Amino acid sequence: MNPRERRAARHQLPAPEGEPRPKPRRRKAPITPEQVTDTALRLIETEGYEALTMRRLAGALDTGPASLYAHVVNKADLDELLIGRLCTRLTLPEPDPAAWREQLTGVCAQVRDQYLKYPGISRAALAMVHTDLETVRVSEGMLALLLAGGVSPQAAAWAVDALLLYVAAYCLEISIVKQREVHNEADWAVDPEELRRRLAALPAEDFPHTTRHTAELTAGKGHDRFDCTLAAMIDGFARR
Amino acid sequence: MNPRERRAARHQLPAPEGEPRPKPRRRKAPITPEQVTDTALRLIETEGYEALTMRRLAGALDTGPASLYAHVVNKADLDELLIGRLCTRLTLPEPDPAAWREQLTGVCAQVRDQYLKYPGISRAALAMVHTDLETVRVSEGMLALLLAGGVSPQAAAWAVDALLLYVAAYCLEISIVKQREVHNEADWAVDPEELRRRLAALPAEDFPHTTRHTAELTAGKGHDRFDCTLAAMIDGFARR
DNA sequence: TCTATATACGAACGTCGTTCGAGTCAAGGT
DNA sequence: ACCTTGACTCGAACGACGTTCGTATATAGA
Repeated sequence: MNPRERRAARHQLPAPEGEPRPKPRRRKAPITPEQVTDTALRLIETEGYEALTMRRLAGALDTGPASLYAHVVNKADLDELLIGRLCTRLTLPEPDPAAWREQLTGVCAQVRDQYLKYPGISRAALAMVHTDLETVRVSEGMLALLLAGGVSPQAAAWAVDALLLYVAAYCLEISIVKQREVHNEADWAVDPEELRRRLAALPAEDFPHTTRHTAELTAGKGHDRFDCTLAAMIDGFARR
Repeated sequence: MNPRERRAARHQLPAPEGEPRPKPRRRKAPITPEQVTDTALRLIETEGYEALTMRRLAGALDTGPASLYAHVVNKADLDELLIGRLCTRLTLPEPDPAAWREQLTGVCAQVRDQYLKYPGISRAALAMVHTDLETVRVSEGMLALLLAGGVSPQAAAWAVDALLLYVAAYCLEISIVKQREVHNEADWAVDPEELRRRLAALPAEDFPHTTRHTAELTAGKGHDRFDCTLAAMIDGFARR
């Protein structure tokens, strides 16, 4: 099957589930699309998304870059496959109207952890078309939770979009900072302590609030900032 | 002055404002950093951020790519300059405790319009270090509005971060979709009508909520979705 | 056994960000 | 009037990138 057709199938049909695949057959060591996505994820996990190159990926599979194009339309297509794979791993709870908020934040935390496990991959998520079957499965699950919580359909629909956007952006930012620490390109990297120092060094007459609340601006261990923002967003959407 | 020094100055000192610059002097047609950023913005405005290439930018300035590196450290540095430039154009209102919400959404709308005017540039914004003087000026202004609204300092600090993240992600998504329409790479582009059709075509037993609320999921003319999300976020942060 | 088809892959194309090094100018001290 | 100094210009090149072409190969069905 053509990779173009494969991609179309992911976006159109809900997996016809026909007869089992006719077994791969190749010259020496067959390459399956699963192998491609798996090694791509392993590459991202250890070296970051910006290290995911058609050439490096091909090298990890002991072949040349041209071989990948038998299994993947594009690099964009590969990105879609990877995000779809990540979505597969999310467990979407059966909506419980008494605990829908916790369930929803739990799903978002799962997404966050997947994104952070593969640093920088959320950039691909932001660039994706939202009709991939695996991703609409996630949207469906989040939508169900919001509706179970009594949120109006319009607010719920927009809330799903906003939450996913925020999670992706949050993870992308974190990954970029972490990546800079690795490369440590001189004055580009900024650890929180250095950040606090810089903000505190600003002239108080021009930046009164920033200098006064330096502590709050740089506060938050772990995912405090994430948790607070998510709670605020869900609260905000719940009351409209 | 070295471009590295220039960048450091943007992040450290609040513009010492010494004697006026000693006037440029060059062989034929001097290139100023302002010219670089201006033509870069013009390029993005007409062809999109992905068309911003050191080579194309140099070509627009009638020179070779090497010449740019006398004014700019990096492409990342160029990105910072561009975002800084955009921040300059934002007008930050004097906080009015009676209208702080409208003022805050107004600032966010300004950011949004600047991002959308230069399609794809928000990608650079997401990757930036947040100590550039122009960007902390914006944060300071937004922080002032939230504090004037009685929001607690901690919530206000995180709200600024969340709002800027969301605006950037929202604009990036829109720009990507628009860019796909231009390239119109076959089945990659998806207009809202096609999106609705695809969602409606999903099997109702697997995606009950998605198929039932297709209208809400694809609704929203103009920036309805943006406005609603911003209002929800501000509401959510205001009550904690 | 023969043919069609899907896959494998070396080689190449064009583009990208960035660096090197030789060259060119103008200002300031002497 | 000369020379040093420092900033700027820019042709050429490097290595890496995504992608395509053409050909080789191995299996599935005839």
